[in-house]
Amino acid sequence: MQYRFSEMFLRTLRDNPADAEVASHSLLIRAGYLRRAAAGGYTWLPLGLMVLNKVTAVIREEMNRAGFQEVHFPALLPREPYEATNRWTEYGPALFRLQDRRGADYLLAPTHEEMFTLLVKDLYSSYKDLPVSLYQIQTKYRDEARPRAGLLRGREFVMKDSYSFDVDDAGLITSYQKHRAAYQRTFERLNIDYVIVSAQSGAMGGSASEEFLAPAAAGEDTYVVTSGGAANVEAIQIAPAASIDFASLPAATVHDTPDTPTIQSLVEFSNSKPELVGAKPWTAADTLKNVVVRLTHQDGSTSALAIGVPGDREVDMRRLEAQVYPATVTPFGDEDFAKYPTLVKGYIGPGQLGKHASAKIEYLVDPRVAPGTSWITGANKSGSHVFHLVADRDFKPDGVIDVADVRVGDDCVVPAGTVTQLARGIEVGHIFQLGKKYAEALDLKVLNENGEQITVTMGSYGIGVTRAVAVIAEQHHDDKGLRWPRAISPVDVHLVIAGKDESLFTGATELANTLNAAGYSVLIDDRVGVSVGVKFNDAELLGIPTIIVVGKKFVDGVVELRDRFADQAVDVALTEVVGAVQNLK
RNA sequence: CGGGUUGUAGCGCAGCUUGGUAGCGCACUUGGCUGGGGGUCAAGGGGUCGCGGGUUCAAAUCCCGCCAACCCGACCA
Repeated sequence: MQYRFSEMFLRTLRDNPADAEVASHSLLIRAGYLRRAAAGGYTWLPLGLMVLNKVTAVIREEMNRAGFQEVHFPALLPREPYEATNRWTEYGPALFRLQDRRGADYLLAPTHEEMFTLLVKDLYSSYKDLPVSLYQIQTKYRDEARPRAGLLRGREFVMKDSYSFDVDDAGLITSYQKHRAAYQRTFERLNIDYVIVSAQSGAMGGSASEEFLAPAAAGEDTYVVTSGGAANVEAIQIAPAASIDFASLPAATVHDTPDTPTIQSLVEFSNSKPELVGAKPWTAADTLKNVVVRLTHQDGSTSALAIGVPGDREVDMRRLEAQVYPATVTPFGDEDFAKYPTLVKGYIGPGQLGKHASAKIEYLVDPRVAPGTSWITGANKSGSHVFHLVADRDFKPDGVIDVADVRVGDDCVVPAGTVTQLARGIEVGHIFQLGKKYAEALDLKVLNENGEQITVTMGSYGIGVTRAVAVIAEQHHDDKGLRWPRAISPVDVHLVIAGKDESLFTGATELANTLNAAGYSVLIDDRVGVSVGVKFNDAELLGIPTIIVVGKKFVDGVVELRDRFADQAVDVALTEVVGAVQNLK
């Protein structure tokens, strides 16, 4: 295939669009791959669509190779199946809902678990039919509160979603591993750098789940790496501190600590009073900070939750949200404090917390607040703190909650080991062992070899296809522009005609014919009256990895071959060009 | 969800304070020169000034509402 720059529906921009912050967004717009059409919705221009199609083709090949079969559902679906699984309600405002002319409710599907489940129920009824895995490549809709970063978080996006159906847990694990392996192959072929991390299953329900995260500063997920593995920060478990025998610990005493509403002011004050300093100076980690939040439950009711964390830590709201899901978290405001007059803002202490206390506020503490640990904490009186307050001796929390911020050096149970790294990543794939949630809700059963009805167990597996395009752009670009891995570049070779002599144009066309015959597609920059500087800059911006310049040495039968990844240019005889292109990796 | 900033030609921006002919650079059209790193001269085309309402003889400009984009925040006791 040959494309002529002068005829392509393509316009590159010299300046970065003002509303694009992340590199992939800005470059895809600037290089003429995408145009914004709506909040969180993008139009694919010819070059962009070529890339999207290549990515889709790789994914389809790997799914088919793994033995999964492709189907295709409507994106516009009736309410009933989603009502049966309660997701019509559970999905909340992120679900696009609409009505037909008769007033019947419809939705634009955010994922298709229900439809796949019903499809298998429709056609299969025997254990002999299983296992089976089906997939589709489909446009999905989610009414994101804040679409951002171009393709990275849109309201309309393309997703590959697969579903496995098995008769038992062993089968589910096998299907899950097959998908895991297929995803690894897929992302390797797409040249996406990724890590597999343990994850929370979130809104999909189910148990075991892992995410494929592409490390990138623009990523919205934070994950931790330990010697024993990696996990999303929402899914990690901090190792509990060891219990301490408190028989010999000093008794708790209350002291006036005027003007110490913050942890730092409290620590400074404590260390400035000789009678308060112990064997060694106090640090923020010796204080116990009690944060109160309001939980809003699914039925609309609310409750207060107090969380005790070491004073050098913050409550990580994302970890907290994940822990209390599906309830949502709101910070305690003045009106909340008004409802709990026993709480003194800035000096909240364990004495007034817990279900046994008068205010009946549930009180959960960080795993580091183990029995026998001793703390400085609020005395529920303005300007007053308790010293040497010992957990399990002087106060009894209602339980443990692991929602403090995570740091390098922390010890974890999941993933096992000490945290060596905290990093950000973009979620490009997610695999779940769903279990029987959907099969039960929609009554998907088959007969086993004993003639008994058994409920099918399912897995659900997604790849963000349009997001993958952004990730590739994000991970491979340089300061000059995009750089597409050869497997998914819109075309194989970008031929720049550097000069105005007629012979260069005919020569370039002949060279393109030769490359086509060898199986390479070519974009020829045949624009007249455009300076070579502009052509070179556009070629670099467009990011086709192989650039061939037909210019002043052409009369000697020589062209220049440039490799965007190696950032090198070499002179090659015309007769050697195909071989030289074949040698590029 | 809260706060801030922004919205004027395809892109990047000025004009708004003090109401009165809508401007600049790039891109685009025509012609010339130039021709290996966003070159140059000349002449042009292109705008419901985000949307809706209000004030006024008159609104890009003042007022109200809405929408959108970007950034920050959501506990730090």
